[in-house]
Amino acid sequence: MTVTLADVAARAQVSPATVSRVLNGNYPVAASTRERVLRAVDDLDYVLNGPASSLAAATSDLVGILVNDIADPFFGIMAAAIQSEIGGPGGRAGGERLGVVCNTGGSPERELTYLTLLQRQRAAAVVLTGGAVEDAPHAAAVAAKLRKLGDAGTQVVLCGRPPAPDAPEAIALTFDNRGGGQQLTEHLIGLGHRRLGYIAGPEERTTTRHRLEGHRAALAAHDIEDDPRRTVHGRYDRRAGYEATLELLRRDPSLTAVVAANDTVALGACAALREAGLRIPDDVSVAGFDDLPFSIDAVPALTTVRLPLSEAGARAGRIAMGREEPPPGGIATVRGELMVRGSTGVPRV
Amino acid sequence: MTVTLADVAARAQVSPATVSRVLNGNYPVAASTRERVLRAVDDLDYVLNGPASSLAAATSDLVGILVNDIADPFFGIMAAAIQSEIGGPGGRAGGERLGVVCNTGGSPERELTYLTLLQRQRAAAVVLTGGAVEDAPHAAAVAAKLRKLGDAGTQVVLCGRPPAPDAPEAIALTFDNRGGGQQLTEHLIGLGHRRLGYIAGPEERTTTRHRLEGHRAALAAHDIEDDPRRTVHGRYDRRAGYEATLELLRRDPSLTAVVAANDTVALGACAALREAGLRIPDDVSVAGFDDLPFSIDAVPALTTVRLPLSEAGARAGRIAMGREEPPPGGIATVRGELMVRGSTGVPRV
DNA sequence: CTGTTAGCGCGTTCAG
DNA sequence: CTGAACGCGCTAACAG
Repeated sequence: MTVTLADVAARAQVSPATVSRVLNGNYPVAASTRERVLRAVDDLDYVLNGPASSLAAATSDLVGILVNDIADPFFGIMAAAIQSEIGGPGGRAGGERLGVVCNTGGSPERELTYLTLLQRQRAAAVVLTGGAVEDAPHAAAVAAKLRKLGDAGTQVVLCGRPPAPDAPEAIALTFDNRGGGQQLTEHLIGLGHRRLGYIAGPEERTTTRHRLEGHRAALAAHDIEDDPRRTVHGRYDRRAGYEATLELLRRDPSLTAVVAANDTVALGACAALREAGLRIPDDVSVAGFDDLPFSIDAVPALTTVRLPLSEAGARAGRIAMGREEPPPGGIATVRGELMVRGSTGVPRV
Repeated sequence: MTVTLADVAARAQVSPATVSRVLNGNYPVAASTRERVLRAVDDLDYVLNGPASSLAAATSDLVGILVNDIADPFFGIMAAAIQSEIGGPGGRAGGERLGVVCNTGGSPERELTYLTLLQRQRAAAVVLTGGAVEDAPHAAAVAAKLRKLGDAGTQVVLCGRPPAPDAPEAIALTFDNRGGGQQLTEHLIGLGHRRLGYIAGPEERTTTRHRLEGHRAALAAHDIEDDPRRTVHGRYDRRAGYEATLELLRRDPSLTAVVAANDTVALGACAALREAGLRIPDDVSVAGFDDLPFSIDAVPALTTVRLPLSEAGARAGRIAMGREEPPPGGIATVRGELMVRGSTGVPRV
């Protein structure tokens, strides 16, 4: 029923081995023979059997990309960049690699499941994006998996995620969330703000912690008390931003600025402030993080920290493919850039 | 080096076949035996070899999800919903399926490449999302691929894409883009608008064409001339919306409404109007399509057509997994819902 | 319920 | 540069 390598070989009047060689392009084959084989492939509409080929070669053309939330452009942009470097020639068997993105939904279990699935498939490489969950047992489980993947020859790259000390073979491209958070809050303090609310992401996430640490460092540097009542945790979505802002306002109506964990959350914060009859930035300044495409369209445009998501993703993809030298020590820090726009201004008097 | 099924069998003192049976859970196995096998699996830290298993079983646990733009939440939301129905038990081999999303970037070649790669992997199912490119040769090539996939036992589902007449085995969940577009423009006409600009998506895309057809149908129903100068094509991103709006304004400064191909484009349109000193909706009304999460945060909130992306995706996922009956005739139309919000109002006098 | 026996389709030695 | 032979690790009959 289904046409196999042998069928192609028969039609091209060569041995199966030769067909395999032209398909993989790893061995010298006479031009005329190659020609004949390729024609046979075309005539028969032959498609290589991936599993068989992976079994024999003990490696596959699959490259996994793990994201926390595929509906969030933050991950979408990185995933697109990574995948763009993975597709195209370079793999075995006709030269196309299959870059696939897996959505963990931020769930530790699903993260491990996907890692196992990818291990089962003997993936050529795996790229993990975004913040990690800090729960110790889970972190250890992930590190163990990464080590095993590495041992099995799978290249592991972390993109926008802190290095995993227990899995040293994983190359890490880390975002400087701490520095970015600090810059942002410094900017607000510089404008004169002293009562700043902070909407943090989910607890137990590295991204959340680092951004918050940056914020606190800035406060500390300017002798501003870090009132715990001015920090609220929530998910990385607009609704969390909306509700957290209402809560912050309830706790302290005299706030003059709200710093959000990311741009999406900031959007929710803006909505809440508007509904409360507060003007941005006249009454309350708002700042986000990431500089996603829609941030510039907010009204007023969002002050935020731009992260080079595309560039970092592309680099991670290239490293995963072995087409770029890993950074020295296997770790590189990618900095953000403060984008000052209309949503922040001097505090009301 | 790497531990195989045989190693597990030896340790559990059973035959390899038995190990396979407990792992796949397809055959009855005595509880005590199963216990012993599972312990051995655990002790040895055994992970099934996917390629080997797929080769022997002539099918894999891979399910492909094709999207046009993974950085666009429109696709992200659908992909997340599809993937959520795919993961989890149900497949062979320990019961986890690997749902993977592939980003075509809207490129016909990459679409075909991914389809071939998925065919090569003997994917269990493939879900294609979003509008199709209408170029005839390409459409034929895709249809041919889909037919071949179907013949090879791969379940093919179209989600948010029109049916492919040449590939009848593909189940289609289609969005009523035409009806939605018509509703939207009817709403504007009902408010009193007569000079409406339309920012269409890329040409040769089914989504673009259907939405535009709906718009035109509404105009025709109210005897409003369809001036071709009032329609501009562009990509599905904010920049295209921004530039197209400037162009529309240049061609006809007396426009009272702008209908955009989708919400992202509408956001760009809003930005352009604001910069031109025009108020929304007092001077110009704006409408989008899709009702993505950020649309409600636009200022003013965007009037748009809500598409049940999550629901449709989940359903597509279930159908792909054989867990839900396909619609009669293999085709179902999913309607949108008009969401009237602040960005549309009566035209200025 | 369990063991035995054959392949699944291809990559890769080794000769020639 | 090309062919022959072997085995990758697992599943699917077939017996028992």
